[in-house]
Amino acid sequence: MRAEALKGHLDGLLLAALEDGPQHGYAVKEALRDATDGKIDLPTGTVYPALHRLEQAGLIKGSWSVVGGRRRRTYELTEKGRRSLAGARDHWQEFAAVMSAALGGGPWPVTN
Amino acid sequence: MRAEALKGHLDGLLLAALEDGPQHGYAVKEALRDATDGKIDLPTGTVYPALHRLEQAGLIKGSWSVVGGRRRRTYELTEKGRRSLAGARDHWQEFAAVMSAALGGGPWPVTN
DNA sequence: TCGCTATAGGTAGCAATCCTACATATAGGA
DNA sequence: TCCTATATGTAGGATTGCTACCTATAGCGA
Repeated sequence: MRAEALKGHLDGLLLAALEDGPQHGYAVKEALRDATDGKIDLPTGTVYPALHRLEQAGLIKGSWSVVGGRRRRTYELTEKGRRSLAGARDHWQEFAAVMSAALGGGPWPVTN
Repeated sequence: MRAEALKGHLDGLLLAALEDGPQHGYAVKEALRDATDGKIDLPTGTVYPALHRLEQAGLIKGSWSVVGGRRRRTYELTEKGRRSLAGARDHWQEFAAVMSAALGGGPWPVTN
């Protein structure tokens, strides 16, 4: 998976990973990796700053805890985050449709 | 259309616009706009540097001409460019599938 | 003639984003 | 004791698309 491909689409993925309940950063990273057959395996230097950004923007809310002697920061979606996730899904649909139209080679070949 | 969404996907679009024959930069910009219902309306400050990048990379080849008193730089795909376009389509397919899987909300709702 | 728009090309510098590389710390197995 | 997995974090770099600006011609309307 080319690195630049993800640019601008990461926030939605992180929000989606938090949709089914609060998670800490490392778990989000693993959830995304497992959901995509390992194709999206984000480095921690991507995940943590991105989560900080989302928290800064008020889309998620974090809280510290200690589990098994390790400190954890658990994040959960805010109402704003839920709306943002819905928007991200809409935007993705539109973007994917437009890209497929402009890139050509059939609208939705889905050869995999 | 969110601006950052395009990042990393522009090159493929430009190559696709040149697939059916040589075009000059301004025509590429218009072709992309028309093919997407105006949803991808690139500023010239995006198109020209991107074409320069593609030429630098050997994916397209440009040549000057004068039409109607205006100088034009006409670009055409190289063999390398054709291969790159095919690769871009494959990558897009994979990326779209992975994104849809991770973003959730159904695999291909295509509500538009 | 003057001004505006469309066509056609271009650059400089900014902002955003993701990555690499590194640092810290605990738990547990070899 | 060392290594790996878990868990979080930062600094700095590279890439990329955009904003804002510049130059120039053709053609139309006032």
